[in-house]
Order: sequence, then structure tokens, then C-alpha cells
Amino acid sequence: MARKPTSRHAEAGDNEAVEAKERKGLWSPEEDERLYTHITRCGVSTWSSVAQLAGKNLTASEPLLLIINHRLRRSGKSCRLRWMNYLRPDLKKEPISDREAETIISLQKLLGNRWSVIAANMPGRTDNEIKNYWNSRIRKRQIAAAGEVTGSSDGEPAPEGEKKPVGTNEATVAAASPPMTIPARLPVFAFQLPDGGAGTAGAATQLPPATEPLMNTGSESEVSGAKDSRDLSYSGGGADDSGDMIRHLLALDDLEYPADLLIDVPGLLDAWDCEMYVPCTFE
DNA sequence: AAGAGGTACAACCGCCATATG
DNA sequence: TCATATGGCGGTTGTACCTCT
Repeated sequence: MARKPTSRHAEAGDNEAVEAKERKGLWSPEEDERLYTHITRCGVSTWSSVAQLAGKNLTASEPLLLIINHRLRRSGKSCRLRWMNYLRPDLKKEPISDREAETIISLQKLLGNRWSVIAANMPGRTDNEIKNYWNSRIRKRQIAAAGEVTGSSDGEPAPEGEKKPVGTNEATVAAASPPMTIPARLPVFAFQLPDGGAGTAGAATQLPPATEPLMNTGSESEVSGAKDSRDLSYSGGGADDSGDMIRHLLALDDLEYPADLLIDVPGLLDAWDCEMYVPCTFE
């Protein structure tokens, strides 16, 4: 949710002409536009160069001072953060769904606070977003639930703020009552077998647990590979909704399957949302 | 209506890993 | 091999906004 630029923006803006210092604080719409325009047109070589060049698309005849004034006085890190967490066109704008919350809980249990890895398996979501969600909602609820278990709580209901933003399943799982339920295959990728009709959605549960692939994301190249594969996730009821297709959820280590078997639809969690596989108990 | 307190979220900070010269 | 630059990550903070009293 974009917040309205605050007075801090105006103050900073007033000083822009005379102050060449690096800016901090919330990004103004103008800064966003400059950064977005620059990256979509020119891409990113290095973030520090983006910070210097964004907004510099002025003619060579522009006075130097004008160029400087239009330049983004943001650090490369700040530019990267803004792009990754807010401006990227593939980001989902809608609130985190119940299913996504369940995924977050499951993956956090598996991986700990490796938010970037968790985010890599949730297309359209950023590590920052997931981290914030965890810290502001799920963790508090778990703490509250733990308090109830130990009897230290006076039966106080889960922290309200929970105008029920997430589902009851999530609340149940978050109640710190193992064994928790997680999918047999983490919903990373989906594909369609060529011999349609030879199985059911439940077949997914016969595959081995997918704990390994997520542990294999040690290198950045692997992680970026996962990003590239996001378009391959399954959407129940797609164009070819014959109903007798076999759809299996794949994990990162299953990518040796021919690419043409992969169904090109957006949204990793669509498969989850369509309940095309059956969760199983995981110790 | 106004203030207090809570929540959600954007952004910063510090550390670490990697790349480059 | 070392120094420096850069990018990435997780933890944390600051604050706009919301809800309650």
C-alpha cells in the first residue's frame, strides 16, 4: 500500500536544489517514476549507476545544475530496495491470502527466517513483505497461542488486529500444535504429464517430500533461476481444462522435465488455491 | 471530536558474500 | 593476497493510518 508522500518529502524536495546529500525516507511519486522509467528503459547494470542516472534523461543542453537536481540522490541500495519491494511490475498488489499465509507458516517452519528463500517460492511477494507479515501478524499470534498453552494467558483472544486477515487454517497451524500440515510438495512449480488421465490430483502426495529443493538454493544463480520459472506454475482450470490432466507440483530439483510440459500460467499459488494436491501430515 | 494506543508497512542499518582490480 | 565496491539479506525502526475509548 502506497502511502501518501508526507511533509518530509516536501521538505526534502525544497532542499534538493542546494543539497546534494543522499536522500532518505519515503520515496515520492516523482522519485518512483524516475526510477521506474529508468529501469524499464535502461535496465540495471549496477544499482549505484541507477541511483546516479535515474531521472537524468535530460538533453545534453540542460544546464548541469538542472541535471543534478533531477538526479535521484538515493543510494544504490535504496534504489534496489525500492525496485525490489515496491516498483517491480510482477509484484502482487492484493493482500496476502489465507493460502499464502499458510505457505509462509509452512516454509518458515521448514526454513526458518530465510525470507528471501521463502519469497522465491511465492511469486509476486517480496522477502520484506513476507517478513513484515510474519512479524506483525503470525509471530504475534504464535506468541499469544504459546502463552495460552503455558497457561500464562488469561484466555485472552488472539491479538485482534486480526480482523481475520488470514484464514482459520492458518490460525490453527499457527497455534503451535505440531505436527503441522504442509503440502507433500511445496507449490513451487507444476507441470502436465503427457499421458493425461493416468492419475489424480492426489497423486501429488505420493511424491517424496520437497524439503530438499528449498535447501538447495545456496547460490544466487539458482535462486534467480527459480524466479525465471515463476511463469511455469499451474493454474487449475486453465485454457485446457479437460479435467483429466495430471498435474503434479514440482520443486526446484524437478526442472529437468521438458519445458514444453510446463503450463505457462501466472501465480505459483494458483495450484494451491485450486487444491489440486492434498496436504499430508509432515513431522 | 480528540487523544491514546495499536497495526501495518516502507525503509534504514549493519553484516556478510561475492566480484573486481 | 589484499582492498574496495557492490549487492543481498535479516533485523529493526519510524511513522502514517486505523481503531478504540
